[in-house]
Amino acid sequence: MAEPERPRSRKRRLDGERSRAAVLDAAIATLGRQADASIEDIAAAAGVVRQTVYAHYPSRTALLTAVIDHLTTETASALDAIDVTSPPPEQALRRWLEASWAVVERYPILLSPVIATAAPPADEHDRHRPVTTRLVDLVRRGRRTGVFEERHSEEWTISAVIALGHAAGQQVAAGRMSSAEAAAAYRDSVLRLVVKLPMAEDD
Amino acid sequence: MAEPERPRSRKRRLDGERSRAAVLDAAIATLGRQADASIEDIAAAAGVVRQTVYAHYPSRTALLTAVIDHLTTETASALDAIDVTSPPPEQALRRWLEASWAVVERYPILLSPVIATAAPPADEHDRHRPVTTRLVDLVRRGRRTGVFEERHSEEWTISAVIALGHAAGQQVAAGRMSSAEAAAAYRDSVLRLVVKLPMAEDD
DNA sequence: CTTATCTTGGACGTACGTGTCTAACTTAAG
DNA sequence: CTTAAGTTAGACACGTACGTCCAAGATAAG
Repeated sequence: MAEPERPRSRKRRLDGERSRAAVLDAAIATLGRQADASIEDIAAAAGVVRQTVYAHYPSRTALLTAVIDHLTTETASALDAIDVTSPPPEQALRRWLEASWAVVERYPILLSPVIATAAPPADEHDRHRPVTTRLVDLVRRGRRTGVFEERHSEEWTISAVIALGHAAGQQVAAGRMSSAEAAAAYRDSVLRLVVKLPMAEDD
Repeated sequence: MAEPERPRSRKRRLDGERSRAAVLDAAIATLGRQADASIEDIAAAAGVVRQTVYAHYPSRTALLTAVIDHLTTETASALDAIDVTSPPPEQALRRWLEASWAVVERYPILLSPVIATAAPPADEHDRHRPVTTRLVDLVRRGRRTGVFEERHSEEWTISAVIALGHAAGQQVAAGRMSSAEAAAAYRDSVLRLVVKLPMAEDD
C-alpha cells in the first residue's frame, strides 16, 4: 500500500515493465476464458516463458492478487467517472448499468468464478465489493425515495442485478446475442425488476 | 437404456448396490459444494475408500455421467408431475418455478458449473436440456398467447430465469436468505420479468 | 562500450489426482 | 457352513502443475 516505489538501483529497464504488463493482461484474458488456466497457458498467451512470469510474480496467488487489484482499480475508476448520487435513482441506475456493462464487456473475467473464488487465505471475502458498493448505495437511495421496489430484501435486488449481468455476459460469450442486444436486455430487465411500477398491483 | 438387468450370475449382494448409491449421493452432495472435489473427497463423504468408488464407476468421467443421468431423471420426473401445458401460461409458469425450485433446493449441484462443464468429449453440449425444454415450450406458448413479454429474445428470457434461479440458490447457500424468502423472491422476480404488464408502457 | 537487467532453456524436486493391481479381510447369499 | 461378492489397505506408474535454481544469451541504460 504505502510503497514509495523508490528507484533504489541505478538501472531499471522499461523492458521489464512491458512484459510484466503483458503477463498481467494475458492472465486477465486467459483466466477469463478458462478459470483454471495454468501459468504455462498464461505465459504462452503473454508470449513469454513460464520462468518470466515467476520473475514478476512470485507465485500463482500473487499473480491472482495482482489481477484482482488491477481490475478493482480499473473498475472503480470507470464507475467513478459517472455520477450516481445526484440524478434521480432510475436515471442513476441506467448510468450505472451502462458503465458496469462496459467494464464487464472489457473484462469478461469479472463474471468468472475466478474473482469470487480467488479469496486467498483470510482476505476480505469480497474483493470486488468496492464495485458493488456504489450499487448498494444507489439501491438504498432509490428505496428510501420510494421509486424502487421494496418487496424483497435489498440483497436480493443486488444479487439479481449481478445475476442478470452474468446472464447477459454469457449470452454474448456464447454468441447467442450481440453485445448491443445483451446490453439492452440487461438494462431493460434490471429496470423492470427494480423500479417500482406507477400503480401498485395486488398481492 | 435397454438393459434388462439380467441376473446372469448366481450371487448378487444388495450390499453392493447400497454402497453404489452412497457413492452417487456423496458425489452429488460433494460436487455441489466443491466442483473440483477429488474421488478421494467423494469416497470419504460416502464412507468408503477410493478403490470402492472405482469398483462401481470405472473412471471419474463415468461417475460424472452417472451423476448427470441420475439428476436428469430425477428432475424430469419431478417436472413431469406438474401440468405445464394446459393452464394459462402465468399459472403454468408459477408451477414450473415452484417445482424447479424444489429440485434445485434438493440438488444444489444443478446450479454448479459441474453440470455445464461436465460435457465429456463430443456429447450434447447441454445435458440438462431436457429440464429447460419444458420452460422453453412454456415461454413460447405465453408469447404466442400474448401474455408474456416479447421485447427481447426468447433465449434471453430463458437465461434470465436460470440466472435468477442461480441468484436465489446462492443467497440460500450463503445464508443470506431463508429458503422460503429466496423462493418468493425468485418467483416474484421471474413473473415480473416475464409476464406482460396490463398496460403498455412507453419506451 | 560496458554493465546490469531481463529473458530463455534446461533441469530438478515436490505435491496431488487419476487409474490399476494384488492380497487379505469381511460379509451377505445360497 | 461354504462360497463368491464386496471392501479394504498398500503399493505402483503416470501425468500435470507448481515453484526453484542456474548458466548462457540478448538487450536496454549509463
